[in-house]
Amino acid sequence: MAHQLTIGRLSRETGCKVPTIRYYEQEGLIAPVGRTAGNQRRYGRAEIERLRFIRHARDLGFPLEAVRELLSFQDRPEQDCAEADRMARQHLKDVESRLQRLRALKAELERIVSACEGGVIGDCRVMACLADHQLCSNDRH
Amino acid sequence: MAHQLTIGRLSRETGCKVPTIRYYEQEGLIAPVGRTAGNQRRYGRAEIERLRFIRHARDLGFPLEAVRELLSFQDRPEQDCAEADRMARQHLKDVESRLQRLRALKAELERIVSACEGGVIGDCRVMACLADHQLCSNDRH
DNA sequence: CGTAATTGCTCTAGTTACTATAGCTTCAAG
DNA sequence: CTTGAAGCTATAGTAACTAGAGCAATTACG
Repeated sequence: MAHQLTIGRLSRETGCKVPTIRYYEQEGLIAPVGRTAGNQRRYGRAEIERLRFIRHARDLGFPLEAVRELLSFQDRPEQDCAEADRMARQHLKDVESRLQRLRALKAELERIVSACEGGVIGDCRVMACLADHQLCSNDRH
Repeated sequence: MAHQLTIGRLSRETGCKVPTIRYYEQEGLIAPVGRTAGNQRRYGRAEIERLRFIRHARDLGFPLEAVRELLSFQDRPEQDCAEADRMARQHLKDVESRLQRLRALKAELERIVSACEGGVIGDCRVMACLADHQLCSNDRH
């Protein structure tokens, strides 16, 4: 009895929306499963695990292509894990650089926002900063 | 002599790629400009300013819709700047929450990566963590 | 002035990772 | 047996561009 869950049930178990599950099937991240006589998909435990893996990796920000690769590692457990580890490290680097950029952005937005003293658009420091990068990065005082 | 720059020149002045400029025109962020007899666009100083404004706002992470709105403020300089200020503040909040999420993500990736001790996929902590969220968030020690 | 290289034009399609809609069929409950 | 929920396929839409095809205009050089 390998297949007992409907797609809706699988969706609730994994937190993946129904159309997303079908999308993953279409993209080859999960294999097509058995169907009922009426053409409805039926899933088993294995699919729950696989979808949870996908979802967790996606939550961590791995792009689908990377998830696909990680899944292919999972299918060959005797293989060396160096590549999986390398991918995680690379992804960590990406996240770190996004973090840096986001911190800089936050700082600039804070400068812009703190410059506003009310009034009309023509005199607004927020609008002036948006118009000219120099104005807010060279903010003296 | 309002129009003297080709689209390529404008691109170099502003850092916006040529197709992006045309895209912005299509989206109504910049008005259609005059053309030569041979149907080529010619730009003036005003367009440089406008594109720089757009680019800076985009660099700061404002979505195009927000940029569109900010531009409409710019076109009415006698208006109160409260709304522009509110948008910048809202955006700052968004950035802050993205930062938080990204920091949590980084922490989890660091845990995952530090767990790898080499070996094969079947025993790999990285893969195990990806498969099961519990494994890495309850990481004791 | 002729020609070749560069730049420009429009239009269409592709990117990422889904989400939404339409129109239909199947399933489970009462 | 009927009704309402859930499932099916296929298509299109989202954000913000980017890439490519195929052609026209412009500019630089000899």
